[in-house]
Amino acid sequence: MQQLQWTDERVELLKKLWNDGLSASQIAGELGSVTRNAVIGKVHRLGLSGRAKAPSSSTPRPRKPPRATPSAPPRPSMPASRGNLALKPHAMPSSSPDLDLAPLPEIDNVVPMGERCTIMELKEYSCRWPIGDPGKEDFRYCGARSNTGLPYCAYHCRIAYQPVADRRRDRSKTAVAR
DNA sequence: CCCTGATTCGC
DNA sequence: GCGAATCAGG
Repeated sequence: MQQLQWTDERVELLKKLWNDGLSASQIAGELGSVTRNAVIGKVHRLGLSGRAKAPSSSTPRPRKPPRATPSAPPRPSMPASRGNLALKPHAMPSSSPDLDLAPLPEIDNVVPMGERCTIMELKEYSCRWPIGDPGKEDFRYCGARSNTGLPYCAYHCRIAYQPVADRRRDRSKTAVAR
């Protein structure tokens, strides 16, 4: 396993995303395995910062007060949230609050792990069904192959285009099953 | 609180 | 050079 370096590819992607106006944390999420601090640090080192800087906020920071002693740091050794961007239950796009729809079968919420991808990894044929919260670092798209020309894979097409009435009917069917 | 980028500095 | 910790804002 390599030390994770700023390879040319990653730097280029960083530049592109930064110039596209994505936030540092967003970029970090796309790159993976880096924090937004790392992204920001790299951005500055590359000298492509200063993307809209409030002149009033040009704070002449008063130097460093003696930072916490690193001698006996009660560090948990890991910054916690990061690294394992796997298994998250499928977060459905929220429908109208007053809509009382049948919950989708649980197995249907499972997206093949290997298929998920970031926005940068989307191909023309990739399913664009969102997984997780946009804006969060672990946000992904389904990414499964869709040969139908539709923006979703076969399964998510079923969800996306299933008439509301059908889902209502499904609900009553299961709820009143007695 | 959440988030943003900016800065400093130990490594 | 890298990035965590920290800061200053929105």
